Amino acid sequence: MTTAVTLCCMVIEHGAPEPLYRQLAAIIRDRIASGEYPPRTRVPSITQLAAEHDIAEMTARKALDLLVGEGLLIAVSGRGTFVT
Amino acid sequence: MTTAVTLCCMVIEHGAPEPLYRQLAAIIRDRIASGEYPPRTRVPSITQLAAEHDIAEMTARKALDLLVGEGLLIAVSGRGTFVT
DNA sequence: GCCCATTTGTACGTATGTATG
DNA sequence: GCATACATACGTACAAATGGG
Repeated sequence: MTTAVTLCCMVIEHGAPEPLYRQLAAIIRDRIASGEYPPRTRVPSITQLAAEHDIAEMTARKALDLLVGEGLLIAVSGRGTFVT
Repeated sequence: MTTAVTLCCMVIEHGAPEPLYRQLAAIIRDRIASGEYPPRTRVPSITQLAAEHDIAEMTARKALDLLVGEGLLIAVSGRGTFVT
């Protein structure tokens, strides 16, 4: 028996029990784990993340801050945010 | 020879190279280390910290978030923020 | 159970500064 | 100089949890 991993359609839901910034952090965490965002590459900018997921920039920033705090990302002022 | 420890007048300075929220976090960290805020006790609320140090509530909140992330504090919704 | 004050949590808005290319 | 991107800081509103009366 195979294990079906359903990662399709990772969409942020307003009004979900999980807060928006945690939902976004989880999505990015998954993309890092899956190799979609390999080490040393740049993740989308705060502006891009906010636009793509239809959330406020502050909320996108909070998601990245969380992952930076976890050590998964490193933010470099003026350049972007990178996978460790 | 004695070692003089100057912890007097820990005042937050606007315009200092160190950002306000880091200054406040450092002050709280020192008070925990010195025993002024012993384990399991409550630190001042965000509203109190903001008023006492003449900074915005968001800035005080960010300082606490930083220390929560470091594991020095635990925030309990509706009750307060406590020293671990 | 209910109301109220307090406190943290989440989310959005805005402005300015700093760093990079 | 300029565009992009992160950093800091203030402002605001509402939700949720807690505890006291």
